[in-house]
Amino acid sequence: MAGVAGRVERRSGISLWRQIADQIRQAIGSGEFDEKLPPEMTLAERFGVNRHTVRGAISALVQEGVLRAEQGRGTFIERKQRLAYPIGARTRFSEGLQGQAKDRRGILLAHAIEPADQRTIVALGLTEGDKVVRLETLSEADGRPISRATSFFPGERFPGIEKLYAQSGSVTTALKSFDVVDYFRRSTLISARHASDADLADLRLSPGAIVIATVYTNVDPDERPIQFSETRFAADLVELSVS
Amino acid sequence: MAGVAGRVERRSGISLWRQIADQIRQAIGSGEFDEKLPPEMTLAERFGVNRHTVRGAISALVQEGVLRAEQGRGTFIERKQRLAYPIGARTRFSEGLQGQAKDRRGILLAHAIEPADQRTIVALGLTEGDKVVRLETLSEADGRPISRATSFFPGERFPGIEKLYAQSGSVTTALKSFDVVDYFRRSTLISARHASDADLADLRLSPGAIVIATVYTNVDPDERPIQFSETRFAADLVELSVS
DNA sequence: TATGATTGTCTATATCAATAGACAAATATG
DNA sequence: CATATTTGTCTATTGATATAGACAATCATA
Repeated sequence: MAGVAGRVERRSGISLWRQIADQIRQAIGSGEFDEKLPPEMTLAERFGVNRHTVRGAISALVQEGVLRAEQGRGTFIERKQRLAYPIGARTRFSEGLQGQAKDRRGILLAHAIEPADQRTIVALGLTEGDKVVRLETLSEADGRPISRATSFFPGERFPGIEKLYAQSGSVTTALKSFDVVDYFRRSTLISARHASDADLADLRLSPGAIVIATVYTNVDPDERPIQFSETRFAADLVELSVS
Repeated sequence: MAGVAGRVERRSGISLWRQIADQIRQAIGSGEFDEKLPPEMTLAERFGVNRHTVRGAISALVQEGVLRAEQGRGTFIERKQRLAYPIGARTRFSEGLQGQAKDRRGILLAHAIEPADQRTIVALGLTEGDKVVRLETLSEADGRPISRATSFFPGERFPGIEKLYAQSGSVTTALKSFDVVDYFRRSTLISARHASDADLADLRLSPGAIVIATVYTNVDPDERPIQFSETRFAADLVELSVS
């Protein structure tokens, strides 16, 4: 926004309140406001819409936990900044957010042993019919869900890895039980899209929210693939850092 | 989609036709359909909406150049895949998409000489009051805009860089005239958000589209910062590849 | 304690999005 | 050529978004 009145587009398929919510969220992220939002009437004039439309946007952001409204006082900013999540050859989830969040944990949502699909066969260097362990996991920082991952491990080499993950909440720790003391990230593909229904629910986002998806393969020191995975980050909360 | 009926959410602030358009676009990107979309009636049943709602989604994608509808025959896929854009220590825009696109060019949209803002001062190691050259550029592959960048160069060291860029369409080439024969990317921050109005227009996207933003600093072999930049990629067209 | 500023709630109306059905126009196929 | 399939266009109706105005409730402050 920054003086420049945030513009909104009509009959674009995105309701005005949602466009305004997105712009306010972004403005907060780039440090536009100190601790308090301007009054609803001021925002309404700035966007050229009715006060009630702005209220719609604000109530969505209150739902999201970004804002807190207090009658008579104003609307206050609850959460300002995004977390920076590092990506590189030695990316480990559990070490990623050190210093930025006090409490970090991984939660096992579901697991299955199943035949690998074509993409996983290629990524993990398996052969048709080989089984993989699939883990559906959620990662939280300070009690707030940050990311949602689907991971595949070669079933023959890592039987029962789901139990080890469930106990420790960490892939790195679980792999140690299989004598994998070190591993590397071979490559990462990054894309962005609207969150799926399931991800919306798990990450506690509102419809229309964006996720950053990373697809990657981890290999052991002998270059043998050990994990093929897609992680979806809530784009409002996280940015990736490549160095 | 893939058998799983693509689900849509009502009264979410995103119209159904837009949600469906996003899902179809994504399905195409992941190779769901060969060359032709299923008939409108089939899609309508799959999404649980009226045929006219599907038609709204299709007409948006026709507008975008993703689909082409032919009366009596069906709806055909015009453009299928996303481009993979590599990111790393030696990222150069002009070399990024080699082999994936025949024709690549950078276009100078605007330029200015102005005092550096706080963020740029820090990134480029300047002091308060120093001037920078700002370049607003657009990058096209095979005639289709794929990214939009805002770049800052130290004004004292690179006077007139805008002319050199305008001529060559390449930062790497422009820098050579200043005896910068090699440079490195210090770090990259990646985030995703809804495209701004201006980016929507420049990248020829429809409202609600997502951009992947990369913020980075390039340094010369002596570790002196030479460029601070934000590039916005159309998330429908591009994915980033970190290796 | 009176006043102004601000958020919260209600009612009414207008505009846009989505559904429903019917039929025309173009194409593919037996 | 006759028929089925598929996209294109029209009308009517319902439901969700957005606007408008009025006033209540809460808080800060002079």
